[in-house]
Amino acid sequence: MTQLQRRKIPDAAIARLPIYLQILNNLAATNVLRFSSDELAALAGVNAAKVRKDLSYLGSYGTRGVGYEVTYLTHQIKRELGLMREWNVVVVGAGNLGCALAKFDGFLSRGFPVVAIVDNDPKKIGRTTSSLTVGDVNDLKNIVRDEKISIGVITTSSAASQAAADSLVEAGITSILNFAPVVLSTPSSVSVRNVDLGVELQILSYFEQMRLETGSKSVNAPQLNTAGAR
Amino acid sequence: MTQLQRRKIPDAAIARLPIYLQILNNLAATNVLRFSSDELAALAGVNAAKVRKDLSYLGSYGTRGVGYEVTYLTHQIKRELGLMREWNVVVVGAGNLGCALAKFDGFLSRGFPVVAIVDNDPKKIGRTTSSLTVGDVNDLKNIVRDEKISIGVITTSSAASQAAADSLVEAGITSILNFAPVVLSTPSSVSVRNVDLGVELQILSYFEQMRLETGSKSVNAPQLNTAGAR
DNA sequence: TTGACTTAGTGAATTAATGCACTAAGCCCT
DNA sequence: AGGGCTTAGTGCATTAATTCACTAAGTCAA
Repeated sequence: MTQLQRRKIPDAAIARLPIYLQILNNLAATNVLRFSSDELAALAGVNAAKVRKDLSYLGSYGTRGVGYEVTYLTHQIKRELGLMREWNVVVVGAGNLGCALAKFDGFLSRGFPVVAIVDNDPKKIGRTTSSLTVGDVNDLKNIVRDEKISIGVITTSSAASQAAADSLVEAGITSILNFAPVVLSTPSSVSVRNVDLGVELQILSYFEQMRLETGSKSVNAPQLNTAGAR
Repeated sequence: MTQLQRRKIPDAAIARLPIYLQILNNLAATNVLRFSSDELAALAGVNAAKVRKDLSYLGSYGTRGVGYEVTYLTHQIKRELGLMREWNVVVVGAGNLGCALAKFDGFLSRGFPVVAIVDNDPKKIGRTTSSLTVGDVNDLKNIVRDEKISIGVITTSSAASQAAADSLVEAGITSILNFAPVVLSTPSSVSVRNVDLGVELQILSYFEQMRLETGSKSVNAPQLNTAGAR
């Protein structure tokens, strides 16, 4: 959780920028040109002061008395998040989830084309899924170099996930999105984000349980935190 | 972000309990009987004081000088998270992702069996995927009642996601896991957690970008926060 | 041009989360 | 039985995040 130069943007704010961006895309799609912090706050479900503070980390891009321009602010957020370019993705693990993600629109449409998928199972290597042929995880180093891949997505079994991470690190990848319910061990120079569906459900279950115990109502799950390994 | 009675456990701690639980399962699988807060902290990649504090919210279940018992603590965490029972799940949206999740081991194995999958597309309704027949989203109310469903998972397109959420709420569901990159509007009595893969990638891209700008090293993504709508 | 109104930007207070460092307990060895 | 060792539990200082409430700038109408 450290940076060197450039404005230091709080982690919590960085995690919200993609959400603002997505809302701005919707606004643009409906031909909205301007918006106020109040409006964006309502759409994002957060406090207006938080919106203004978050956006102020990017610079002073609003106009007092008026608001923010959709296209201009979109540009600024994308610049800050490094979204002025595409980042190629490799999926490690060609199971159900891996193949579904390889086909998943959401990746490409947000600027993260899945350009390769690999597995360690000889039975899967060579198969084709959504215009990609499953490669051998042992070739990862070459694939990453040849395809100019920046991000690795791990969709292997839990048992295989650490080996997958090791292969990615070995191949020079420094950003990993991990779907396996495992706390990966990686060099501190590698960014790892975990998406553990079980964790999400268990958090929901906590609040569901609470509802039953307290006789419903007034119990509400926070939206924040997919919580804290590493 | 509110509760009524019972120990109030900080949100950040609740989000970590499932991770501890998963590690305890691994320990049990390797016949480990006891562990110290230091050991769990190392496995979870967090501070040991944080582990002790988190566990202390459950009660005083450790033994000084000794540590915690794996089975006993597992039981306590499960009790707290409401995992002493199963919670039935319905998937709304029988696309690639929805079908992959319906087959996904991780749900059942963590106590969240997917007992139904529905869609609004007549072409998909009636198809069979992994022993489930795709139902009609309009029958959701009956399905939820008959199958005793507690949790809804939205894997529709962005465009259809709000309608899906409305259907779930209408059917009496109070816990929603949303994969669509949309900030859903729901009554405050409903818990929503968002898993937006695009957001995750964009956060990674921020740090990847930072590495390029600062000449690599010493930049590290935080693990926390899948960030804050609602 | 002036004055009413809107809204971004931000200092400062508040609240939440973290992590240090100490205290309290229990084990084990002699 | 006692002393040393280990480790849970926790008060307190620190840090991070949030929110309030004010200030600074701009628009617009008359």
